[in-house]
Amino acid sequence: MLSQKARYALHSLIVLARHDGDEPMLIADIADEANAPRKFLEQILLEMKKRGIVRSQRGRQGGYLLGRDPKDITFADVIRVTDGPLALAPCVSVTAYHKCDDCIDEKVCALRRVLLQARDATAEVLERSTIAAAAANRRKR
Amino acid sequence: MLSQKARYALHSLIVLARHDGDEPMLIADIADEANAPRKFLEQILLEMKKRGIVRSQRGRQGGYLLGRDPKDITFADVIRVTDGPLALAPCVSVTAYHKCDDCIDEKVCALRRVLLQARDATAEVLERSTIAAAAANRRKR
DNA sequence: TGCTATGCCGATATGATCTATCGGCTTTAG
DNA sequence: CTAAAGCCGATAGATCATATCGGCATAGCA
Repeated sequence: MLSQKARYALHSLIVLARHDGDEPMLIADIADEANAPRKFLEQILLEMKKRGIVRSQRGRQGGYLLGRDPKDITFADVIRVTDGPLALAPCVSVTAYHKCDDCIDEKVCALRRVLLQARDATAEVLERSTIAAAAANRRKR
Repeated sequence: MLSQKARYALHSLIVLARHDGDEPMLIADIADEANAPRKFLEQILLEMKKRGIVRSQRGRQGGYLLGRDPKDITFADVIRVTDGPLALAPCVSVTAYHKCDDCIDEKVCALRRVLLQARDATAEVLERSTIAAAAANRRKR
């Protein structure tokens, strides 16, 4: 499961992507539209800023903007920031590899092959899904 | 990420699958081979027993056995018992669907389509991977 | 120049979840 | 009837998730 944080992050980015114009958007307004608590979202946006996914303007008339073209922001990018690796075990993570605590010998691990396949399958989907595409996908009535 | 519990569960089942004979295997021996704490594993095995994945023999000469052919026990089965749904959000879970807490209108949710694809991709892998196959996959030197 | 809107940032709070461990009960083979 | 084994409820400590608070830093604008 994704954390609530990840869902807020993804929703916020979609809100930003749909927001017209070059003027930054207030945290409070993003929070409103993304249905997220303002202060919590503040933290989330800050983390995403550090990773270059969004950028900000400080001071009066400030706010947040996307850090790059929404076509170049993937679900995988966002989830890695908020929730960490996509992989089901540290030993099959591409971005944050380390040995599993209980692992005796990785070369003999009977789980590794399957977990690697699962990671690849998940990553394939999340890396080709962009914020731009999600933002474009609107209600059909 | 899988929980430690899930990894212990999977390892234990592989140990059981590799264990010859019809005699049950002691929790202590399984714990030993799966590199898991005995008492913790006891709880895990009990849960898996309730779901029919393993069965047990009580009293003297007792122990644990697989509940069915290891070809019919999938990684997905086990992970659902120990960690819950495979899906990245409750709203795209097949086995435990419910609305996301922050969701305003599911029909308009911009995340849902992607999360559903991710779930399906993960499930495809984990549902076709069996304990039998993992148990057969041994060291090549 | 200084007021005020705004983001930045560290501290704190609360509850849930994860990872166990303990001790006693129940069952059953011999 | 006793010893070996699983069953089961309680508890405990650590970590994580989900926030909230209060004050600092920055920058537009009068």
